[in-house]
Order: sequence, then C-alpha cells, then structure tokens
Amino acid sequence: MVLKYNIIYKKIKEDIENGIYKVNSKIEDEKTLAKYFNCSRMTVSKALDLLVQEGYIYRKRGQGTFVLSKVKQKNKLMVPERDIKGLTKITKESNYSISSKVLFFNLEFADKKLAEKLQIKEQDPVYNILRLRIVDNKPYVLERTYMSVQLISGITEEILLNSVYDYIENTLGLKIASANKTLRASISTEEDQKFLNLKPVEPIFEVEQIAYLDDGTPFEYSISRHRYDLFEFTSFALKQ
Amino acid sequence: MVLKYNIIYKKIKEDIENGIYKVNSKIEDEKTLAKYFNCSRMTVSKALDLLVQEGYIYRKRGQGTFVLSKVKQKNKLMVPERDIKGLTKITKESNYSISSKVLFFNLEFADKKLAEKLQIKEQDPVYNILRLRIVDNKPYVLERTYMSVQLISGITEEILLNSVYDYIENTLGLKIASANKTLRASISTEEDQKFLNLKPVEPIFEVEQIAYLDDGTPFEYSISRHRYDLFEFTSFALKQ
DNA sequence: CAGTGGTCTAGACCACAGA
DNA sequence: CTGTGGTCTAGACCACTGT
Repeated sequence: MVLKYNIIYKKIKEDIENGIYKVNSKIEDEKTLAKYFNCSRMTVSKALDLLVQEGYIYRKRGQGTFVLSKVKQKNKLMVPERDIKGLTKITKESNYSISSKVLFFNLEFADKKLAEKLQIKEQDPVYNILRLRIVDNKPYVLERTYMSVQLISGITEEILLNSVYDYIENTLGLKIASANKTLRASISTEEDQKFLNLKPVEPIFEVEQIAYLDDGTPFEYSISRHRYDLFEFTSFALKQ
Repeated sequence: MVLKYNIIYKKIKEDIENGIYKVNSKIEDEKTLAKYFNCSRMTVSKALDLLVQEGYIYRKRGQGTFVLSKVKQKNKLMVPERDIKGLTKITKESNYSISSKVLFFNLEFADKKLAEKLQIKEQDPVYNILRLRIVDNKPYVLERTYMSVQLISGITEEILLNSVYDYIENTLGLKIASANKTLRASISTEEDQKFLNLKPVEPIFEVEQIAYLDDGTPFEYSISRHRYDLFEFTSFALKQ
C-alpha cells in the first residue's frame, strides 16, 4: 500500500542527503508542504516526526523546521540502530562478503535462566548454537544463539550456514517484530581470542539480545561477541 | 501544559509496570480507550505509538493491542537510551552519589577535526576538559569534553565540579536538544588504568558524543571512557 | 501582529483477522 | 460478517517567536 507520510518522509530525507536542503537551513512550513504534497497538515507532521526521530531535522515552534547536521557514517559495517535484521542481510546490503562456521550445534534442556528469557518451561528443548561469522574474510563475531525447538523447528547445519532469519520468515512463515539489546564491553576469553584472532589484552563488544515475533513470543536469546575494532554502535537521542 | 496523549501514555505504562496488565494480555481497543479517556481515537493512537516505540506493547491489525514482556532492569546505573541528560542528573535521579575531579582544564585552539565536529573555524578557542566522575565512591568514567568558548562562555572549575548541563540551561539560558552517540569497546590506556583503577587487561566502554542545542548548533564534543563492568547500554529495535 | 509548529477533534475509509 | 488497528482529512485552537 502506498503511504502518503512515507512518500513525504522519503522525499525530504533524500533531499537532505543530496544536499538540496543545506545544513541549518529552514525547510518549507507544514502548510506549504501539505499543499505541495496534496495532503493534510497532520500527514506532513507525521512524516516530519520520523525525520526528527532519526536526527535529520529539528523543529522550533514559532520559527520553523530546520536541517540538522548529520554525522557522516564511517567506513565500517553499519548495524542499524532501530531496525532488526540478521547479520547475513546487513552484510549483503553493504556489499560485504559473509561466511559462517558452525562451531557447536546441539540440543539441550533449558535451564531456569534461559527458560525465563525465552518464556518457555524449564527442561523444554532448545537449540544451543555457536557460530563464527566471518565478514570480508576477517573473523568478526562469535554468536551464541538459543532458540526454542518447539517454536523454531527444523534447524539444520545448512540453515545455520545461511540465514536463520530468512528461514524463520520465509520457510516457517513467522514474522520477526522486535528485539531488546544490551551492549557492553568485556574482557576476551580464551575462546574469543582463539576464534576471533585476538591478543589477550584485546576486548570484546558484547551484544545480548532477546528477539520477538509479532505475537510477542521471544524466539531467540543470543550473545554476540564482536571484535572490538570492527564493531561500533550509533544512537541518536532527543531531549524529552 | 497538560497533554492528553501524555496522560494516557503514562497511565498505561504505569499499569503495565504495576502488573495490572499481564504480559501478552490484550488491552482495551482504541475506541474503548478513547471513550474512557474522553478523547479522540487519534490521541489514544499517539499515546500507544509511544509505548510501541519503547517496547511496552505491540499492535496487530485486526486483532488488538498486547503487552510485550519487558526485560527487567539490572542493578546498574541506567543511562536512558533515547533521552539526553548529564551524568549529574542521571545519578541523582537514581539516588547514586556523584563527585568529580577536574584533572585537566585548559583553553586551546581547535584543530581541523574538532572544528568540523563543533562546526566552528580552525583555531577558534575551545575548552579542553578532562574529568574523572566518581559514582557511589567508585571511579566510573573518564570524560574528555570540548566546547566552543564563544558559545559556552564562563566555564569555571566550580561549574565543572557540579553540572555543566545545568549551567548551560539555567545560567546561559540555552536549550539542549539532542545528541549523536557512537559506542565502542576499547583497550584501556595507562591513563584509564590509573584513574579508573583498572588492570591492563580490563577494557573500556567508550561513548563518543556530539550534543546539539535546539537551534541545531553542536555545543559539545566528548569522549567518555567508562569502566567496562559498571556501564551498559540498552536499546529496543523494531522491524521496519 | 502574522507566522510557525503542537495538539486535538470527529469523523472517514481501508486492510486484516477471526468467527 | 464484525471488530481490530492504520491511515488520512479538514478543520480548530493554542503556544511560541520575531516584527
């Protein structure tokens, strides 16, 4: 379906990225934009709200709407802040090569902590997977993944070498909706050092994640340990 | 001013946090809520949008609105993900004690990189500040801060020992509006180890930040190096 | 004062899910 | 079919800014 606010959002975003609107310059007021896009002011406002949240523009009551200077993106793999995608998709979209090694793939009974995270019963069967993901021929991240067997059935080594998220969405027909992430720095373990080719003094950027389907079911609990020099995370915050 | 959508947002958020709505249960439909709060459906919808973005609820067209299981917050200092506050305010709101040591406080000429970040000219005067922030009597973060002297005038050691953000907002009358953050793990330097009381193998959680006023001017460029075991960052992502 | 964005209304039509 | 959320309208009044 064609969403008007999405069209307006994309158009203005493009114009900013292409320099048609300069940094700190004022853009048209909402009434003018509403006439131009042949829609109501509410719809324009919704589109501008999206751009405010992403840090493209800021609005001042009584004055107008202005272009905010965006920080340029670095020459690193960009993990989207507010979206949820598998690493396979992220790398492909950025034209990086990716391959995976399955280091461990087993069935286990959920312990208490894991059962709580995945909202299943203690002793319910879960996959325990450890994969090394190699991006651009460099070891990038060591991913430990737990998923409920009852929910995500039929995982094979073949699937683990490709995209698990693709399998969940396209083969199982489930919809991935959201994720909670906790980020921290951590001392590298011997395992990290071995597989990510790190010196003992080199740390890890750890991301702990619970991902949810569109019916609110947590389907994945994962701990990703990234090479500290190949991963960074960007965030935009607004004063409330 | 009393905002209706804010009242509705807060009420439902409280009800979820107090367990009045159980996890995965359905909440009232938008029309019913609109009647209950004596407002239009659009206003209810705006309130629910906020809750979706923060991961409290999810909505399914044709079915209803449901409570999503929130991850419990840890017994650590919580840095708000989508808001922007100084460390002084964050610690006080969480009833932590905070003190600061000013390790370095000098006037300098901006080099090319800094001039670009702060959108000033090369050789313009800037403050270069290094502070150790001590939370709950433990060294917590080493903060390197650069600010344009022309924009943020009158900084004193006294102000640095209290809240710079308070000074900017209350004394200078400027409005802090937003910030771009980049997060990464980093090997600790000898300086980090000395002031944060770290062993050489213990890493740093670094946050690089450019903060903006409400007129889009960048007023602060800072690099904060946190003890890896006292700082973590949480984020909620939605499939787009 | 006029011009701006912020909020809010009372509807409308649509897409989608389940009975 | 009904009930749900998603989008959209064409206004309205308000708060704030600069002239």
